[in-house]
Amino acid sequence: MVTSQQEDFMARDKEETKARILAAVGKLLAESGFKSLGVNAIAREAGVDKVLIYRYFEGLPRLLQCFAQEGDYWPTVDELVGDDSMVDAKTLADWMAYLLSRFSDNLQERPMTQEILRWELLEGNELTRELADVRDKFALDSLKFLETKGPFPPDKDIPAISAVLVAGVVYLMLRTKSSSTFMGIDFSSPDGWQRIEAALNSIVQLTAESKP
Amino acid sequence: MVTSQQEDFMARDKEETKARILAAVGKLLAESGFKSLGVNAIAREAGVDKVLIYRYFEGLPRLLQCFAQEGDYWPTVDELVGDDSMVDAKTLADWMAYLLSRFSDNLQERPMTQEILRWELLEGNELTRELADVRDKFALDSLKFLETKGPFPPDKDIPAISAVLVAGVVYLMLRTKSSSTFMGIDFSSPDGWQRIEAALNSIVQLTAESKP
DNA sequence: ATACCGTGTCACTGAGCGGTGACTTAGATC
DNA sequence: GATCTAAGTCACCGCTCAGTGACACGGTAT
Repeated sequence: MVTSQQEDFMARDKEETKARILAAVGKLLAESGFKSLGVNAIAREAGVDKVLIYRYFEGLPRLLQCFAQEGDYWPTVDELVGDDSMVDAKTLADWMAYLLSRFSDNLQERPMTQEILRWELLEGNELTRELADVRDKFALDSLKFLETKGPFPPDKDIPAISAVLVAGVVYLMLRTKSSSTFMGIDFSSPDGWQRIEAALNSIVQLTAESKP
Repeated sequence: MVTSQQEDFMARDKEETKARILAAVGKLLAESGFKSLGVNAIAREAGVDKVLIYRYFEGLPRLLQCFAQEGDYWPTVDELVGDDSMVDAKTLADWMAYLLSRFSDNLQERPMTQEILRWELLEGNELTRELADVRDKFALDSLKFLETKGPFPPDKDIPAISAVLVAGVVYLMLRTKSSSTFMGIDFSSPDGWQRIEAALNSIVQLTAESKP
């Protein structure tokens, strides 16, 4: 039994219900994509009456906003790099290649993040705008991190180059779910991805190196 | 008055109706995206009863298939290059940069194609699979075209490099509709795109050149 | 016990969707 | 002119959706 504090949770647990609803959003997002992410589906998945979504979150938009503030849909730079000292990378180019590779692996294992990225491509809403900030913060962190590993050569626009390469990785990643080839490269076999990774490596090495 | 051939169009013009339906598909696709592309919406846009869609095309899937076979949603290499002899490009890298730039411009002016690319990212269906072939054919043509302009250096995987860069361009292009920044670069101003184009140029020049 | 209020349940509306059957109209053929 | 058929119209079904109002339950305070 709950002691009667002035303002707190009852036995029919409001906070737990809210948590279940938020969890249902994440699960549906990862499994079925954002297309089927409606009030009915969420309530069904959470085993909860949909009216509670309106009561506790006053509708889908605010619910998604809440979800955006809670979930971890994006890695931090530290998480991506892991143990700094274990990485055998000397130059700026080495670090760029390493980060790209880790980013690719990380994204592959985040179906929810993939789904959010797809979502962003189609519409701007509360959730996507919220997350755009987080993502750009991550991007700036990454660039700052890179700059500690080797100063950016002044004759190269490292941020723009990074943007193109990251964009490429993201797009290829998002494609592979529904389509297995792109420009004649087969992404259903690990071979295709190895070619991409090798291409990224050579691009970075040749492009980010300060001119000899 | 229509002469009475053995089998042909009546005054209440079946062929014209079919054409109007197909046109409506294109218009809706370009303007409102594929989300709102339903039987009702198409019929409404075409000013036609939806039952005719079922009669003439036996449903949405076949209608889309028909549409895929008619529309020009993708440029040919010739269209992209324009007049061969007017281009001031000498090396393979020059040509790659030129093609990428033209491709980017061309895609920018094809909202329908952009929409189809978004579509492909979300689901595989009759239309998208149909178009995947066309696109890969275009990609192979482009690579073949490039190879006539300069042999691929054996130590570089030109197709894979091209795939990454094209993927990057496509992704950035698709993003700009709903979100204006990516990795700290602002795509609402022409400045952002200029940085990207410059980055592509330097990447291509440094990467595709045969090693000196 | 009773009244109260937070929590959860149920039933419903109105709208839009894909899809279908029955009807009307226009034109060609006889 | 009567008839037949293709082209187009209309009304409807069953479903899912977002959103809402009315009600049932269960602790708490009085």
